[in-house]
Amino acid sequence: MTVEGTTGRVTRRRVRTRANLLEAAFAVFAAKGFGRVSIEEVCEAAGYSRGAFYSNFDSLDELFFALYGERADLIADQVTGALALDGPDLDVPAAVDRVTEVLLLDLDWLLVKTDFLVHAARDPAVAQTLLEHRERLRRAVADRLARATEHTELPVVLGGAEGAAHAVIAAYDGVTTQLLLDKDVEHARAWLKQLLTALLTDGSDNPAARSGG
Amino acid sequence: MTVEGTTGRVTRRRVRTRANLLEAAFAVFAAKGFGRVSIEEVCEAAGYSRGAFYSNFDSLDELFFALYGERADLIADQVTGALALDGPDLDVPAAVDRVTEVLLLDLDWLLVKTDFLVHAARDPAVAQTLLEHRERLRRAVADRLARATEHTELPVVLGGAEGAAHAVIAAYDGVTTQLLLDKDVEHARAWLKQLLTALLTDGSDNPAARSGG
DNA sequence: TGTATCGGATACATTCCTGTATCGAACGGA
DNA sequence: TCCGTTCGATACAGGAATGTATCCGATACA
Repeated sequence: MTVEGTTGRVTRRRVRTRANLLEAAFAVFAAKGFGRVSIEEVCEAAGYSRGAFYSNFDSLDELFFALYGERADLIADQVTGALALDGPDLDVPAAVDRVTEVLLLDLDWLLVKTDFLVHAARDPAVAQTLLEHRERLRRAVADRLARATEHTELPVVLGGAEGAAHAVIAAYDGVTTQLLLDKDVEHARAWLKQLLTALLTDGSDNPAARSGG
Repeated sequence: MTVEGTTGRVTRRRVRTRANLLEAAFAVFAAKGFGRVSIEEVCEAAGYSRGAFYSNFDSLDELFFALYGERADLIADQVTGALALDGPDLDVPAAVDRVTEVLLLDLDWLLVKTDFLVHAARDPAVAQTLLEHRERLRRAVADRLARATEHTELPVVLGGAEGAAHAVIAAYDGVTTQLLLDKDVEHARAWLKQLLTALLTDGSDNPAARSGG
């Protein structure tokens, strides 16, 4: 990988290889954890030799970075989409359902994302990328909440739409941690819904709570 | 390391070296991340050779496991202590303050703990240990809350003391994630307090909220 | 103080992984 | 179809980390 200055032929095979490497890497990272994966393993899983790898990436870190960016954008799009479905009035339970569905869809993604967090926690540049992704999610939630409070009631005492959006992210992160340990996706979804509705409604119109998880 | 069957001499030097290795390992893990640390690095940081290491542990994983258990017990004790200070009536703000202080005391510990989470997410046996530690924390919180609701008001609609305790843990995890990225301990503390009071009080007597974070 | 045992240092063989340099084949354009 | 370019495979050398075997100094106990 590296230069792009020399216009370069269209390279169709190249994009396929790169995509295959990324996909295989995702699977391997999810299974073994980034810290325990070698370049060779990724290549083997993708059915290529190391030559292919070095032709597309400079290091495993660079691949990991690209991989994260790709998938993170995807998720952000999905969340934005899930939030856009409502009309101007926010149907909190419905929106919570849809968002929860998206955020806790793929356990493998949560594994890789947590690896990336660990990575980011020690590299400010990487942290910046992750913070930007989180900011993007937060914005989508905050905007939606702000737009809703013009018509519906205001959510909580956490500091308006911005604070509530922060709380949503925190709840997501918290539930993710538990989910990584017990691997019970359905339970995590229910629990996240419960947390979010508790945070986003004023305690007056909460549905009966199930036992927390 | 390994066998303990042959009574063995009292070994005073041994406990010291072991402790030194654990302490050095903690620092190195925090700085570089478990996945990027070699046995040699730990030994060098502790001022020993690899012979000392292999005499005390079978693998880096085993050391990591021991390290986590040691520190986790310490934290659990501190939290339990912080919760025991009140009388039978729970002074929520005061208790939240004390617990928050303990939980978000040491950034290095959060780093290592997250490494351990990543580890646990792929090894059920390790996950079990981590779940037990979390359960211990949860119990301490739940018991305290339960004892309080006899005298004070009941907290929320999350499912009684048990559910509320789950929510406390989730909030802790959520704030931790953010803290690992922005490294702003003071902000994290304030934000965690805000989240916890929002979760543990009925929205009626909340103090004015600062901007979330 | 003497002695048997223990703990840690040193040296070694081995394995695994990385990165580069080179080559043949696939590809895209005319 | 032909040709120049690009992509990926193969071979190689170097480095790093692991685990073990052996040895000597330290330590506990009589």
